[in-house]
Amino acid sequence: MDRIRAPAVLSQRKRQKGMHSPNPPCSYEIKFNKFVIFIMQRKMGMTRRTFLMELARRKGFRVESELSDSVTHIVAENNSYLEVLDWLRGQAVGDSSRFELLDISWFTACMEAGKPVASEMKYRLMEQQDQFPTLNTSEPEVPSFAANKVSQYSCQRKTTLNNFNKKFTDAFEIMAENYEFKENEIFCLEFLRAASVLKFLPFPVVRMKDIWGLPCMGDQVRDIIEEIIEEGESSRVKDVLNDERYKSFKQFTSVFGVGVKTSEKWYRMGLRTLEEVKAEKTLKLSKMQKVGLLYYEDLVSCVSKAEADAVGLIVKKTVRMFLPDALVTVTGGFRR
DNA sequence: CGGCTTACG
DNA sequence: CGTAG
DNA sequence: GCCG
Repeated sequence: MDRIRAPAVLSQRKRQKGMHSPNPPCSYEIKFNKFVIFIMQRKMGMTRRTFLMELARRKGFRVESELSDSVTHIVAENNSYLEVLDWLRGQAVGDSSRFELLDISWFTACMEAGKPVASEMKYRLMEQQDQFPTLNTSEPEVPSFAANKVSQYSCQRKTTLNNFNKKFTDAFEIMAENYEFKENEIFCLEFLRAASVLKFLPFPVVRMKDIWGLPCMGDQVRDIIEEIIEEGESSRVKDVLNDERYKSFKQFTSVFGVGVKTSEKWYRMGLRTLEEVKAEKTLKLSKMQKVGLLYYEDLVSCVSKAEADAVGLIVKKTVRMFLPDALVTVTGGFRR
């Protein structure tokens, strides 16, 4: 039920040209000669790097694919200042001071503007960013997982097999659901995003520090995390679970064909439970809602692996009748 | 300051 | 308006 | 409410 959708990061259409030829820099007019960009592939990947280089060249920037002497600006993504320096040393670069070391945000700002933007302080990678804000060295420092590794885009995050933060994500999803019932899509989205981020962490959050630098960790979210860390549960979430409106909407929307609007209507009529709905013979139910009620138990229960396998087998046998050599694979969550 | 998915029945 | 995924 |  992952409703998070992230903006497309890569090119919408496949660029055939970029795929096959390495695109010599001369294939586009160079409009900005003042500096030469080099994009670090580390933690970025070749596909994205290629795409970004192509984008910049198309916009008239001079981009080098090798770290040559002509390079003036180095752009890195998800790399700290020290990591970039480290990498540069590995490239046999003695003096790194001849480069501007910039974060990808500078690059994207330039792409957006269609021209170079001043390499302001906020884009520059600096030593200070690597120092821990606390001077206390008594407890062992867990390297912050946060900012450097967690993409803000859900589609760029591989989720771990186990959710180490179920405690928190369950709470967020209840908050999100309640906002959905209240037709507040914005807060709903916020909590779904927060849940999605925590599901990605390969460790459980035990201290507020653990979420430092993570995207989508707003005030409301942090308050709930804090309370769960300290009390084991969230009073706000408890309130929602006890809320009559929430409980009714939860029941109503569990019927296939019933959404927030219909639930709202029924709730306004004074209906509170599914039993009351079924007993109310004056209700005009849609075709979908009728089957939803008729097969309610079947539809609310999860599909077991055995059932999924059984269906898969039937499909395979059927396909084999026509295409004996066809490869049939069940996909998605039904594989689990 | 605007976007936050979208197509289909 | 609800579903899909 | 967060993000660009």
